[in-house]
Amino acid sequence: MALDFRAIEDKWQRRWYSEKAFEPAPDERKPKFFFTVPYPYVSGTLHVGHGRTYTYGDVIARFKRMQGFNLLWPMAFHITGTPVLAVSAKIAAGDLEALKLYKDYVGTYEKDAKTVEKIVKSFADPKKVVEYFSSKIIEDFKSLGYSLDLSRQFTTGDREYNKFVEWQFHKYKKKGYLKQAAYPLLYCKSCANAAGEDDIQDGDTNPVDLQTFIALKFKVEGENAFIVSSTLRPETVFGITNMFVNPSVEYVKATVDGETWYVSQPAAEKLALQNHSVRVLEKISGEKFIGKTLVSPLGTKVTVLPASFVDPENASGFVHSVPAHAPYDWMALADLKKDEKTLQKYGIAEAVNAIKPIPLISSPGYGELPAVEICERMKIANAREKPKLDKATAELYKKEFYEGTLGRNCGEFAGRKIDEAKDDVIAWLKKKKVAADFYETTRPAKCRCGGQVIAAVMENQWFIDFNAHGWKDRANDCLERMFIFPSNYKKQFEDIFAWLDKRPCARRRGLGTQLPFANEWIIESLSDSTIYMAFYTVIKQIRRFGLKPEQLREEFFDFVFLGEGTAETVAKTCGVQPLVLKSIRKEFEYWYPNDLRHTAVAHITNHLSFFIFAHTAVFGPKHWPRALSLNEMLVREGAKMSKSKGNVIILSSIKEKYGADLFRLYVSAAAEFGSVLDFRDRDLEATRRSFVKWAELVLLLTELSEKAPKKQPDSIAVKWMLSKFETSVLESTKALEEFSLRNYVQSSFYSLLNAWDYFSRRSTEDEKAFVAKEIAERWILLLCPMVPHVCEELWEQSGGKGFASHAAWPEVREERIALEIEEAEDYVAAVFADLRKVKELVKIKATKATVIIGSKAKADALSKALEKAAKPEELVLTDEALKQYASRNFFELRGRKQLDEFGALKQATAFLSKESGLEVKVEREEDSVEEKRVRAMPFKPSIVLA
RNA sequence: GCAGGGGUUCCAGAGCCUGGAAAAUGGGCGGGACUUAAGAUCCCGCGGCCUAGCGCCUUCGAGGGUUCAAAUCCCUCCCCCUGCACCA
Repeated sequence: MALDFRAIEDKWQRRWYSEKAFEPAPDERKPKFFFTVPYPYVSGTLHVGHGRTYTYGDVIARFKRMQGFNLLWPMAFHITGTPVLAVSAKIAAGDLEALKLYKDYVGTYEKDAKTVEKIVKSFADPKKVVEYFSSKIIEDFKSLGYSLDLSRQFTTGDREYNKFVEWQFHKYKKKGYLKQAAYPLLYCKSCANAAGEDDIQDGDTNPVDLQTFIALKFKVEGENAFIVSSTLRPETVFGITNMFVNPSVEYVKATVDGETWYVSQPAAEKLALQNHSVRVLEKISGEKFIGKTLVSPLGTKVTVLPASFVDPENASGFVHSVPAHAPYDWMALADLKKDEKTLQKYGIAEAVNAIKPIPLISSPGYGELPAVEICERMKIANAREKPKLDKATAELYKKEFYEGTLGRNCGEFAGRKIDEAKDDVIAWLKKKKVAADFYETTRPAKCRCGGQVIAAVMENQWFIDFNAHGWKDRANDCLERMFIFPSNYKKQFEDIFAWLDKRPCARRRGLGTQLPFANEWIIESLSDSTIYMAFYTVIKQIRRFGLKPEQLREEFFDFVFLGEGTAETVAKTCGVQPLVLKSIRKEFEYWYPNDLRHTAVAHITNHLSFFIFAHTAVFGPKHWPRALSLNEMLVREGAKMSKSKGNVIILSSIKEKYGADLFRLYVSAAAEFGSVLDFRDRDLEATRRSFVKWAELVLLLTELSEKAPKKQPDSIAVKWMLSKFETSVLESTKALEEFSLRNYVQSSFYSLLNAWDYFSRRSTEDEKAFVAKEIAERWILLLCPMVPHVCEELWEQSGGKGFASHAAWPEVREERIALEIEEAEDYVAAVFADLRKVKELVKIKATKATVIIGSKAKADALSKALEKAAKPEELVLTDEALKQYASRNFFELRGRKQLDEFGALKQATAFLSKESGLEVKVEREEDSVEEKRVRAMPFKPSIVLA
């Protein structure tokens, strides 16, 4: 009978979800297991990469359920942040790219073009985006057979959820985990808002970063004003020889925080956005500064000179000059010296000629004047050779930063390495009030709206401070107790924890929960999703009892989650029945903590770390998470999936394209958790063949079972097959307990299939029928977590009661595991391989084979000798041939017990004859008259063909 | 740059923690069986050399070390992948 896999999947999905097969209630009689996978973000459809993660989760969940745990695996939706809003904004604005993308997405679910059009149009309302995609994602999850509890759904935009997150942030505030401080960020001038990578043109392919310049103040002689230069190398302040200005650029005179500064015009605007109070007084041409004398931060006198490389858009618009170590500065001076006209025009010839580069850093491989050397080496002709100069600058900077030492003229910093001294130099300059931070972008950037992106400073930014007193210790304590798989990621967590410092946790835009004590801030979307697993345990009852958001006050959650207060007092404060409160508290206490959370490796640095920290902040150790399992990403035919490549497989197409069970089997088998999975259609098709073969075999086994003899046939083959099967049950259970799905597939699927192939050649019809009856049902259950649909069907057809998904996980029948039988059969197989090999080698056409087994005397002598010797050289044996054989195979033989070789081969004679096409005779060396009998060794019989 | 992971056969990928016949398993390829044929399925083979024999040699990114013994432990070097903060 053929199996219609698609119909089977439909049938069982219908039954599971209509019969609410996976919606558990607390049950004190059973051990609970609370399992979670992070909820998906609903700004679009999910793809096969998400499918990998959720599928692994489902296999684990189904296994635990069959093991007898009361298993809860709920699901909800994440809508917080900017993406959903951005989608709506683009659709509303008629953005063609967005329209096309979303028509594609919707088109995978809806056939009718008009319906698609209508739905996509409705996305101008963010709520519709969320409604549509969350319902479709549920369909996708169902189409893959995930055993989810769908009765606890919510979104992070729900009012009840907001109250929950508010409660969490009140806790943070009280514990002193929230801080406020100024914070530099990328900012779009025309949006007047922060700009993330997604908001910036080419932000994904050519990322923009912030960098911190040090602005240095140079007093203008004869004025109460400063020319402000800026640098990324403040340690070179000891080598300043002059100032550069771009003569063809307009500068401004402005009051900055009460002082008078000269900077470029763009610089003045940036300073204003970087938390300085700025008032522009007048515009001044750059030319006007040439020849002026300044007093440097170190008190030396320097002259302002013209240089065209100075860029008004970069930092403050003035550049001080360190010709000994800055290739640009050196070349600009060199150009100037040659430029008689300019020297004359501004009357600066004397000043220019007086300039001598001041060396201050010595680094290996360079002499006194590294900038001069590198310009000569790279054959740089003048200051206009930007690419070469940029390269020279980068090279020299790197060298001096890591290997350079500050010279004697560097005051208190003399003799120190740059990478260690740099921060101290900055602090020293700031203390002298001659330096300030100036933030700049790493490249010129534009917002998608067309506005310029610059570096700005956000005042009073809210931070979560992971270094707040004692928090890190608690988090490390929690991590220490957690089981993490694959285990090598534990180390990574430790490193991340050490590195975590302050993280901005609120923003000025996007969907989400407002900070309860500062309503203009929205809690950032990763910070609002750290302890929500607890919310699953209470939302169902909150809804059932019709609690209003305003009733979910701090006291409510304090009682429910922390057991603070009494039901009676809290009931009064919140207007909720004491019995209801107690019931909700009870459910929380039943399910919590989260026993296992499974997700992708990519979340280690953010979500998963925050998840651990947040739990230790809010809950006691009893309710800290217990375990994490992680899987790597997925690529398609060796290439990363991306919309632009058009190689994305969306979740909703999997069932139709491959079938849910096949997909589940394939992703489980194709890679270990810790490796990147290469999703290849070819491999999938190959897996399909094995899968179909298995399903048909199980059907056959079910049929065979009916003809099974009552009594177990006395046969090594049967014992061998039963032993193999029990070994597989044992190994599969162990593999699943360790979340090692690949080993589970290997053991329960591939190696058992191979074993059956061998067994079916090796056995009689009666023997097959007997074994079939013994293993058919348990084999179905063994694979049920992985390919549940077909297993339900086979289970039903074999007369199983209820859902296979609810059946008990097969117990190992250890008494059937007979290693000596497996060893004997392996021996038979090895002899058979030799037999075949010899048959091929001989020139004559043989019809008969005599297998001669090594004598008892040899076997005894061998085991005695092996016992005494620690290495091959120490073997004491009189028989020279045996000695040679023993020393060659020393380590292998040492691990083997004596074996009834004769018995094993004797009962396999018929099999050996049939398979080899030879008439096989087995005899002992002692009884043999063959000349070659002496060649027979223990475990290695001599074979004579005739 | 910092942090983490990795380099095993034609391909994917186990083995490494805990040293003891390297290459499980899947794919692919070649040969055979079964078929009118194809497909599916089953069997055999796929580093090299030799053989009335069941053997020998080579090999785990490169080089060195420890050890009776190294893919595995230690050191140096080369190459690849991932993450790096307001982005979910």
